[in-house]
Amino acid sequence: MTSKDVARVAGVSQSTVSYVMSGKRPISEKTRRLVEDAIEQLTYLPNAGARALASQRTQVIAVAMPFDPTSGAAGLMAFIEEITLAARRRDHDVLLVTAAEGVDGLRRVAGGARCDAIVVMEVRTDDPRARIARDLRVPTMFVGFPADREGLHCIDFDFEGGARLLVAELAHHRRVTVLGWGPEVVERDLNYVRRFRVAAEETAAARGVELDWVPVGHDRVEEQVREVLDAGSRALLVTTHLARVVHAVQGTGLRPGTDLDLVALATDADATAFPVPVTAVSQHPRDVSRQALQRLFELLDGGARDTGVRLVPASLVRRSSVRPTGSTR
Amino acid sequence: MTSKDVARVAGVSQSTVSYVMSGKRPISEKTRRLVEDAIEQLTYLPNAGARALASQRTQVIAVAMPFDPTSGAAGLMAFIEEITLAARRRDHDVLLVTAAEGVDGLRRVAGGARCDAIVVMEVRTDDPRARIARDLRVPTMFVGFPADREGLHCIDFDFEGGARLLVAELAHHRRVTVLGWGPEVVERDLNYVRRFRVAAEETAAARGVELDWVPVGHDRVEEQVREVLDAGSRALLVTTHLARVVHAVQGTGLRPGTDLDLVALATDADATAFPVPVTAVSQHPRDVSRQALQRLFELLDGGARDTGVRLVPASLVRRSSVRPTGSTR
DNA sequence: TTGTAGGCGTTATCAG
DNA sequence: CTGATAACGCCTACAA
Repeated sequence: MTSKDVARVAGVSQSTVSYVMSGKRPISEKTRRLVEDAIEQLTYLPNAGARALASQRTQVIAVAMPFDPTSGAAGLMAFIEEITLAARRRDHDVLLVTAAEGVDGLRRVAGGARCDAIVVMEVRTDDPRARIARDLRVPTMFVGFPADREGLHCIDFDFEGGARLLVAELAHHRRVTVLGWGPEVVERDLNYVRRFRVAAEETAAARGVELDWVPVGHDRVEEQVREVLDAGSRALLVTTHLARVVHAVQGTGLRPGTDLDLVALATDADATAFPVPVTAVSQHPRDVSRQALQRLFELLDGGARDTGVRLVPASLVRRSSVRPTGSTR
Repeated sequence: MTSKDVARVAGVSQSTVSYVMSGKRPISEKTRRLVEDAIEQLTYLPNAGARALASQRTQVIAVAMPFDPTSGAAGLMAFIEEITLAARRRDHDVLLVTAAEGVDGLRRVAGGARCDAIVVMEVRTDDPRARIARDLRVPTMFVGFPADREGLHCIDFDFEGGARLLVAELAHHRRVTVLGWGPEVVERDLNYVRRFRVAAEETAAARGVELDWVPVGHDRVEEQVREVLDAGSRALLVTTHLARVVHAVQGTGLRPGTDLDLVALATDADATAFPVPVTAVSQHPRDVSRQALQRLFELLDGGARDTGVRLVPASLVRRSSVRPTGSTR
């Protein structure tokens, strides 16, 4: 089934079929009908390869996956799903590139004209994929900030803003314990960990709060929560493993919002999955995805010269895991 | 950068370049060198669209995603990653299709020659995508079993076998509580839930065990665990939310492998993420993925006429969450 | 062992 | 407003 068949059935030329589909030139109402009926009747779909060859547009966005996709999988899937949906809205498809392929993967999909643009997920501070991005044939959007972002397009959640909001929420305490990302995450060299921590510590210093930063190991969550609570901490800022932390807290008999204050960096779904819903800042993976694609399409459309970083603003939703201010200190 | 350029630099004809790359005809050592050097020098990559157009092969596998990709995300990511890796090993890429597109998505990617084959994830008992699969232009592999699988290619983990192994492991108890998939999952009409349950109940009946089937709601895991333990249950078979179940158990002061026996359907990573590692049957998402692609490539290669279902066998790994048999009953 | 040339299905330019 | 026709870059008979 080709556009030639459609043309024959409709009794028009092949190029007319093409123009009906693209809308790139005026068509009389009558022939448009003819063509559209033929298309319908034959259930015609244009051949992607041929179209890409002739138009120099693949209608494909490549997505470079994170290195360990199974950790933090729920957030990642939200990300990937939203990218795919946003791409489809603009009649594009999504091609997956594993992180295992590294730099070669990007070169391959860009060089072989397999995509029109690339989204690179989970960018590291020192990321080889960032270094070669400048000489790729296609616009590339980085989710996360590499150290050298000269001439790159980057987008990320505003972890600094999130840190400030969360610390401020607990600033009536003398001491705040941060249950932070564990070594497995830190050693991945994700620069948002540092951004979050620095902003948290600055805010704490400015507000006269003492911050205890406790990296939480994947295999010791419950143990560490207990230690921290035994040591007397009653103000918890959780950046990861929220479900396990909350259950560990409850296991000690203490109740968030009653016996202690707890805030978190967590999706709305996670924050509201407990008897006591948690005051939290969400990373908004879907917003980040949408904006990433929006900027990419702006670049493809030839508008938007703006290179550089963009932040998805942080916002805090108060729920019942924090007592009304004034009840402490 | 085209094969024409390579040909010019190498001083050979364009077709020779093509044949060097495909290996579809003998090439003298000398010209092969010439061509390979030129390819290297120009960092040439063949244009995917042109290749697809000429060869009628896109080198792309489409993957139709599940409806709610964020639930059970870790398993899904393992799945997707393994599919992508397996595809790359055969020089193919992976294209994502959202479940939201439904049947049209499959028609689109198949009809428009956007892929050579399709993998459909999380197939439902009554799945429209299964009904139209027979008239798609490309071979399609279903992960999971639809009710009508006449002429379809399906693959899935052997949930029945898994159920038998798990129940057998607790068969020295008079009563076993199954903390099963909750309504959110059951209503998705995934036929493995029924398969697992029926097999579990058959095995229990055969072994003289009484089975309490408790569907666990996402928002009530801890509560339900407590209820079940309060009611005296000391044999737990967990199919979902393992981490939360284990922590809830520990919260009651009871210890798996000491005060009660606990087995689970869970990945090895999940089963070993606790102080007391859990005796478990894994769904082996990566094995399922690999076999799905292997069969698909067999079909593409023109071999393998076998239509029908294939099961990835279940196996149980004993860890320390079950007391040595004989200590009860 | 290598070269020539036609065709794959679209897009888009040039005429009309 | 519509119709020919030349690319687009690669594959693969067919010749040599």
